[in-house]
Amino acid sequence: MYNLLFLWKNKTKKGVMMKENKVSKLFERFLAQDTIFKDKRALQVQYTPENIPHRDEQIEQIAKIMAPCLRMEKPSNLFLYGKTGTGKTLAVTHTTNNIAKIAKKREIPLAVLYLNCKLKKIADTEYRIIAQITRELGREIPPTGLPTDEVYRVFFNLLEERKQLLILVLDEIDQLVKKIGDEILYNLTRINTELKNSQVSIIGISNDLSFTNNLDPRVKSSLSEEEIVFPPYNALQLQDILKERIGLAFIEGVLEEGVVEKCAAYAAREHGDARRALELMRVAGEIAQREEEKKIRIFHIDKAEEKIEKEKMLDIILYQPKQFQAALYSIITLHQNKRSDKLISTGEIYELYKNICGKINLRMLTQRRVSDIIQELDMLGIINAQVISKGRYGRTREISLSLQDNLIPKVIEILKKDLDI
DNA sequence: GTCAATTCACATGAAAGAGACCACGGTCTAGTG
DNA sequence: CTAGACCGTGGTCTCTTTCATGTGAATTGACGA
Repeated sequence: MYNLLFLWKNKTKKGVMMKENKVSKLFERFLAQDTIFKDKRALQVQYTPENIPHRDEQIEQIAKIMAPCLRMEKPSNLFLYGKTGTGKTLAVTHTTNNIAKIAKKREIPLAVLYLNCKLKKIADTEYRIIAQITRELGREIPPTGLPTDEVYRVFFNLLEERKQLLILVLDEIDQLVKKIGDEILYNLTRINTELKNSQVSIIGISNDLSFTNNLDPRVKSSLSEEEIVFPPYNALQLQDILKERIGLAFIEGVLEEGVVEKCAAYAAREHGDARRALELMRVAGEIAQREEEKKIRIFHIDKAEEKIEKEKMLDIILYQPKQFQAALYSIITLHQNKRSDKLISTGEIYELYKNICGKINLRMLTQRRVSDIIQELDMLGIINAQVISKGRYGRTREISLSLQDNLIPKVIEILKKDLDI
């Protein structure tokens, strides 16, 4: 896409005829080129494969726990732990899909709802979650305007009149609780005692293993009646997964020797994240294709790794609010000015930030807020901030930039453009 | 030299406000028969 | 008489501000050896 745009910009200057010829040639060449992909979807995140290697045990456990719902008995609430890309979501959707299929065949009134709590604007507050669930059950709820208990009531009545079993899958539930507390979980677990005709069973999925520790004990005990831990994949298991998907995604024989191994090794280094392995493979394939190579070579994996890192970072920065960008800009400026490895303090950043706000006509925030913004930038992995005490000379965050050096000019460019400097 | 008190420069928490968005019900207005 | 415009009230949500409290070690200064 980027290349195309670039081409277009150049050609418009020289004349329309030229442009048409060049571009259409490019497209024709694109079509004539042998593609190395058979079905790219197999490498995408949403893809649900038939076969899930190395997760039989977990799937079986989930299935056993869920099975009672086919007899209209409420299954235990279930809790799944595991790092990102360990197949939690996949295992759950796989089993719930099967259950739903059987339930449909036998005409058992069972509904499975999957909700990712991290999705902004959809399921990241109590109101939105209940509203979303109710919507999925087929009753329209306005996005705002109603009191939360009103939505609860609608949800409650709907369930009661439907007389059905509801399995509620809450993905990334730790994020939710971190943000709005565990009240909603308490309400959801308690709702069973009030429902006469229906039952709700909750499957919580969390990336954070220590997550239940900060839960209200009542919620904790009722929510995690059953727990399953998903261990990270090791490199060999990742290879199996990759091979399986590669067979679907690529035409046979386009992979150079050792590519799979390298890809798996890279992903295994990052706590065995299968999602990452697949992404790496896909991007490597795209790069190879763009370079009009007939094979994916090992160095394509390296390139893909670099590209993913870079684009992720730039994307994050690009979509930050102006205030964040202003704060980041002052951090980068300070970083550049210092040159030596001196660390930057909150006070310095705030001073420069005020300055910049004045220049570009941006509303100035209080130090309290900027302090939070710095912390959030840290969470995003753009900077590295550590609280330290310098004794008599107070207490601050010591901040350093954790962007790769070759990214910095690009970031500055983006920030300047966005902030109009 | 030792030890507790002090002090700095913020960090961190809690609560509340501003402003955007929205639903709902009541009132007003203009068009219709 | 009725449909639609318009308004006020009350709700959520996000981003901020305000006020209050917390923190950890360098420094200070009193004290005793």
